This record gives sequence, structure tokens and C-alpha cells, in this order.
Amino acid sequence: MPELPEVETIRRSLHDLIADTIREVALSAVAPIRHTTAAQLHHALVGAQVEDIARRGKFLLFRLVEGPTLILHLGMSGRLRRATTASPHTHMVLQFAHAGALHYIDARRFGMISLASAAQRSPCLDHLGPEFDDPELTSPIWIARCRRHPKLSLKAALLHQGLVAGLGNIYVCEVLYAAGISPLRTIGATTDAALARILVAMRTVLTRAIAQGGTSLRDYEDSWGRKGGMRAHLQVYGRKRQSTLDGRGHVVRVVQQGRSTWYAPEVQK
DNA sequence: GCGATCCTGGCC
DNA sequence: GGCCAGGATCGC
Repeated sequence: MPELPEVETIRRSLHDLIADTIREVALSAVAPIRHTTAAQLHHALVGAQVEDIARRGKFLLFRLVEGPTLILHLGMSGRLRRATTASPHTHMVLQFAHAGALHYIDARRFGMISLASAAQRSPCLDHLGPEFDDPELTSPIWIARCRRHPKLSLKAALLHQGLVAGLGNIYVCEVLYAAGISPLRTIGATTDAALARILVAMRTVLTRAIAQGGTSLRDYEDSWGRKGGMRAHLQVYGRKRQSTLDGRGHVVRVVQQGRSTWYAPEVQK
């Protein structure tokens, strides 16, 4: 469900947990734990103080004052909620000394709960590309990274977390609309100038989406249950047989790699 | 590269 | 009943 702007919004909604201490950890029998065990999670988390909460791509990182980092990915349906009553899909509850309970809820269980060693090495994070706002991601470096994947469609390339971390289905469609380039075009058939436009569009769209608190289509909310406002600004995503929001084209849906792509052929070449 | 697969739920 | 869903991984 959540892409980078939604995960970033959730991260910001957890600010009051920093410096708080985890009193208890409860894990469901089917919690999507990866690369670690329930026992290791208990050992690492109970009694631990939160140093800070960071984000890497779509991953949330709870850095602890001592010990490893708790890594959460929300998959398609994952969410974090302040709550007192567990739902059937609550897989982890962190009970904090001051802030109360934080519930990790994930009906489809595509998300993951993991630990990174103190050295910050993690199989989850190792292959991620740069952050969209990394100042070292200059236009020439971006173009060079793209050129490693000449056969990939732009849709597939931007979804690939190893190229740049954090984009998902909504924002790939929106970025390519903002750049005026077809999602079906391959990188090999895309000019340097067009790739540079994509980098600019990515930064513009994601920055705006974060400012809007993310996109709430169905059930996305931050940890306090607040919805995001970006949906009202989407140009193409989900607008089947409608015009684009700005009225410059009409939106069609095609399927790439088994996933819906929304774009406006008159505007995106 | 691409499709299948992991899951549950909502909607037509 | 079938199709669709903010994702990522693992096989040909």
C-alpha cells in the first residue's frame, strides 16, 4: 500500500516515540518476520529506548539507543496505528512507557518485520538505490544509473528499488505524466534530456506528495488515523476513461508486468 | 525481463 | 465467482 510519501508521513507521525522506551512486545503467530526470530525481536526490543525513527525507501527504521535497528516494511496493506484493541490482522504491538501502544497491522502479510545489526547491514536494505532527494544524485549520475537497464520500460525501471528507492505504482505513473514521457518507452529508447526530466519530475511529485501527507485511496492513514490529501492532485492514477486532472489528455489503463499503468498517450510520448 | 506467487478483502 | 489492490521475490 504505502509508497515513499506515505511511509514518510507515517514516520513523521511517530515523532513522539523518540526517546520513549518499549515496555512490551507482542507478536502474532503469523507475523511476517524475516531474517530474524520472534525471540530475537523480544530480546532486542523489550526495554530498549528509541534513538530515532528514519526511513530508507519504503522501509521504516527504528534505531535503538543500544542494539540493532527494527526494520518495518508495510507491503501492500500494512499500517501502523495507535490503538488499544487488536484487530485480527494485528501482527505486532509495541507497548511504550509513555506513548501507549503502536500496532502493526497487515491483512495481506506482504510486509515484513526485521532487525538490522548494529553495523546497519541488512539484506533488506543493501540493494536499495539512492533516495530521491539525495544531493549526490545529480543528473549525470541518474542518467548513468538508468543506462544500466536499457531494456527495461520506464515503468519497470522506476518501480525497481535498486535504481531509486521509494517509488510505487501511483507515483511512477504520476512522475511519468509530469515528465511527459510514455511508461511503455524503454530506457534505451529514451534520450538523456528525457531521463533528466524524469529526475526533476520525481523530485517535484514526491515533494508535493509528502507535503500533502500522501495519497489515501482506500485505507491509507498515518499512525493517528489521518488521511493524506494527495489524491486530489493525481493527474492520471486511477482515472480510467476520464481526462487527466489538468484536462490536457485522456487517461488509459494498460497492464505492465501484471500491474496497472495509467497514462495519457496524447501527453506522454 | 516476465510471470507466478505470497495473502486477504472489497467491489461488481 | 472473478477481478482488482499503494509490493517484492523467485524462478525460467
